[in-house]
Amino acid sequence: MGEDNEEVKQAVKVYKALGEPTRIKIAMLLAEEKNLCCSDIGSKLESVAGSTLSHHLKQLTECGLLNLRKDGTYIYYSVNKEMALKYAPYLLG
Amino acid sequence: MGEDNEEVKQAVKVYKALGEPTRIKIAMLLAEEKNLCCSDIGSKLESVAGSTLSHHLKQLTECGLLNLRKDGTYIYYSVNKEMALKYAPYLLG
DNA sequence: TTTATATTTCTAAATATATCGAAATATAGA
DNA sequence: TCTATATTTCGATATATTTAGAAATATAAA
Repeated sequence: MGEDNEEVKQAVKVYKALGEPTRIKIAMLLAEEKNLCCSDIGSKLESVAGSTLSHHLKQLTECGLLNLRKDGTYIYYSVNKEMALKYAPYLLG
Repeated sequence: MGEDNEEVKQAVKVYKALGEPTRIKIAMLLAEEKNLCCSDIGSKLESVAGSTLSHHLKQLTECGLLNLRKDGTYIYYSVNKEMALKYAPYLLG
């Protein structure tokens, strides 16, 4: 094979994001209950620092798996269904 | 959330396996052409040491994404369709 | 404006992963 | 048996990732 094309890079980003216990749990939480904010998610996981959570949410968002909606100080996250269907329907149950 | 159950662990293993450029390329090669052996795969990738390739194939096999069939000195790999459909239909195109 | 809460950025440390070369193991065939 | 080829294991190193605390930024509300 040759150079990594964008297709492959995108898929790697998505799967790398899901290949970590905290992040897949976040994705699964959001697949069953949309529109949770960072701190809602934090309270549903066992002890994760806010900065760590922020970092994880960033990865899940940057690869396209999560959508976000800002509302005041809060940011509400939900799963991007199209992306989940394409790459990881497992998330949708 | 609480402890990681087996379900989650399995999914993390699969996605961790796919979240690396060389490994996803191996999986994609095998999705389009089944029954390639380790050295066949090596010749289709740009310069990867045999020991590295072996390590990658092990991860893809241990998470269940690849099936293998031994034949003499060779080991032929192919994608486990059921697993791909469940976790990463993207692989099947 | 001050205070409180939500989230991010920065920095550093601990842990995990990818990679290779060399040696080891396995099997086929001369 | 000896040789060649395929694959794995081991040991070491370089790179990447996860994590948290502290400081910074953003917004809402008193």
